[in-house]
Amino acid sequence: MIIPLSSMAKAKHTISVSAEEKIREAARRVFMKKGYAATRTRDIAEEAGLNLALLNYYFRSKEKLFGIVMEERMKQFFGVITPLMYDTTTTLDRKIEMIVSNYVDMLLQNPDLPLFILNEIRHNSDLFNRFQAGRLIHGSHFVTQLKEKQPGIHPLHFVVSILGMTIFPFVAKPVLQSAGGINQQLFVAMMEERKTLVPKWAKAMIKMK
Amino acid sequence: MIIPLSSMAKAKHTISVSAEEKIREAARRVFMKKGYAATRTRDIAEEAGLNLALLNYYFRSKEKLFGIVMEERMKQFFGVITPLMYDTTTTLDRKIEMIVSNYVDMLLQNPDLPLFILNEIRHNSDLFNRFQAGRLIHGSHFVTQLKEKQPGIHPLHFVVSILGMTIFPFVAKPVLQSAGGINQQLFVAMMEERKTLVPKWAKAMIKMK
DNA sequence: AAATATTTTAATCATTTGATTAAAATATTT
DNA sequence: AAATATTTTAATCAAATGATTAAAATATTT
Repeated sequence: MIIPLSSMAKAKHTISVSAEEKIREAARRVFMKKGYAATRTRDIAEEAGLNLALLNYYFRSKEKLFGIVMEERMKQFFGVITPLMYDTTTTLDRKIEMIVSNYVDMLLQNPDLPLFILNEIRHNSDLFNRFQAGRLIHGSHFVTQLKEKQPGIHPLHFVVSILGMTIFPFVAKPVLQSAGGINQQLFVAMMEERKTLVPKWAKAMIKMK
Repeated sequence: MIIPLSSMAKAKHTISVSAEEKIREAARRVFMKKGYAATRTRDIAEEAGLNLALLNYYFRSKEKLFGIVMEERMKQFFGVITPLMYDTTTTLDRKIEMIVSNYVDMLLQNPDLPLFILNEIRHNSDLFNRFQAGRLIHGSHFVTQLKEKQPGIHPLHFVVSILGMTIFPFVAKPVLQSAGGINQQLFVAMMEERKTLVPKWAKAMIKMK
């Protein structure tokens, strides 16, 4: 009995998605919605419309499958900011605009992503350490640019503020909708507005005495 | 057999904490650290140094015990901002200073609180709806004050930005420490700095054309 | 002190859950 | 087409988990 563990060469010519892929996609949806601990492997099998044993046949264990999903999602979450952080051909102002705009666009499509990522990392910080992004912020060109404009303030203050203003609304979305009386349509409209508001504010902050 | 469910009158004169209270405190620590789904009732009993059956004797079920802990923690989390939101005797600028300062102080003592609250609410939004804070933001004096200064911008934009800049660093703490090279001591120092930075930035944002 | 009520414990239940197995079904190679 | 390899399934296992029970221990009242 050969165990594929998601790496066997597929000689399949089927048009439809492979069972392995169906499981990975189902796992992504269920893990993202419920988190690792609250997810049952049976939930994933059911979501994929396949037998439970296939999950272990292709991925060995719940934990290994989760690791694969988690790595994909971390790439998506940090992929928005990483290339821009190290870009040396773009002005600081333009970078800020792009970071905010790219994040809002991506998060409108994946509103559960930040809370999922940040919560799972908190419960297992190895997940993040195993990820490449060891020196994501520290030593980036973005940080250098910030330090030039405001040598007196730690550049991370600005990074945290920009990301906070951009990402936090999605983290707090359920509360905003209940306590703030914001429906889905208004939420989307406000996030679109923030694409121009947040960069404007951020630039002003960086120029401040 | 009488079932107390945390409401029996205590005729006890013992100096030490009651078993019921020990369990509630242990539950708070374990639930906050691991979240509802990952918490085993046995973890709580062990943390409290008491027999597992006592948990069900005093609180009927894991879910009921969690509900009690959750309500306490939501009061703490939203209690920082609620009174200030409705205060009509304080200037907008002063309110902003106090919101940020009070939150930073509280979160330095309870760094896991935001992620715990926001994540559990996401997985069971009834938890928040059952909570009183139905109209926490909408209709508050704080919102009125914001609307006066900037009629063109939805006041929630400012609320979200101020809370984002204040709370987000705690939500992203594990990532900041790994990717930003921030140790605990520097983190605390930076949060202290933000007590003056964030209000200064927020005021500038609100005054902007 | 005896009787009664309350608190705590050890043992046990019934389900749930991640994982395995052996066989059946399907595809691929010879 | 036969032989072989791969994929899928139903049945099952062992461990974990929330909860209960009956009895023991302790406190309170009479």
